[in-house]
Amino acid sequence: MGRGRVQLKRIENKINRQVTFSKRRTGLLKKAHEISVLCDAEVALIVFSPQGKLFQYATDSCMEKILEHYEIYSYAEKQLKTTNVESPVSGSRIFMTAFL
Amino acid sequence: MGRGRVQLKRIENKINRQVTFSKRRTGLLKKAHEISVLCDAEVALIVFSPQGKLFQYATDSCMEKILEHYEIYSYAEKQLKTTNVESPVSGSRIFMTAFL
DNA sequence: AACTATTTATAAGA
DNA sequence: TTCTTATAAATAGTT
Repeated sequence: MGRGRVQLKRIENKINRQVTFSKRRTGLLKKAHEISVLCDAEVALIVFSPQGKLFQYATDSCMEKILEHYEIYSYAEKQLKTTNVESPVSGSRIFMTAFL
Repeated sequence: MGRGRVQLKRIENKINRQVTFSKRRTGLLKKAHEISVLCDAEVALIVFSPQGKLFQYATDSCMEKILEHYEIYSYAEKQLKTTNVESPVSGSRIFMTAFL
């Protein structure tokens, strides 16, 4: 986007890196908001700048709720995999699938 | 982008909403990856489709680490605000600022 | 799933 | 840092 193609590698010049970060951060947060509204999706976006400053977006400004949802989903997914590999007993799989 | 401007509101037609979600999700994950690499930023992106399916991106594939970073940062920020309002004692502010 | 007309994002420059 | 502009990239509507 813009005058010249983007090489997907770290921008070495610090000033350019900061300027690009500032511009793209704005764009990324906007896109996150758009997909959330247009598609009725639940989105959580966390960005730390190289200087350690936090920028964030969360659907309905409810970051913690989405992170909880994520943890529950991930945990359930992990359990499901474990169950499938280590103890393929019929009952447990049905339970975990329902949980997801 | 495309043939017609975007109205920032929920797409009512279910098929269109799903197609748009699929297209924009790809774009959003790509952008998240790009800013992470180009600008050396730490990014965590979590997206749940309206059907409840999870899509995610995390810098260095380390989602949990970034979420921990987020929790620590948020907690510290909250404590800092609380400290300023409720107990403006010199020592604590210096500590919390250093923590951030 | 591909195509393509347009819009949008943004790299470089002022 | 903010504005401008040329161009790349994303994507809405279509096939």
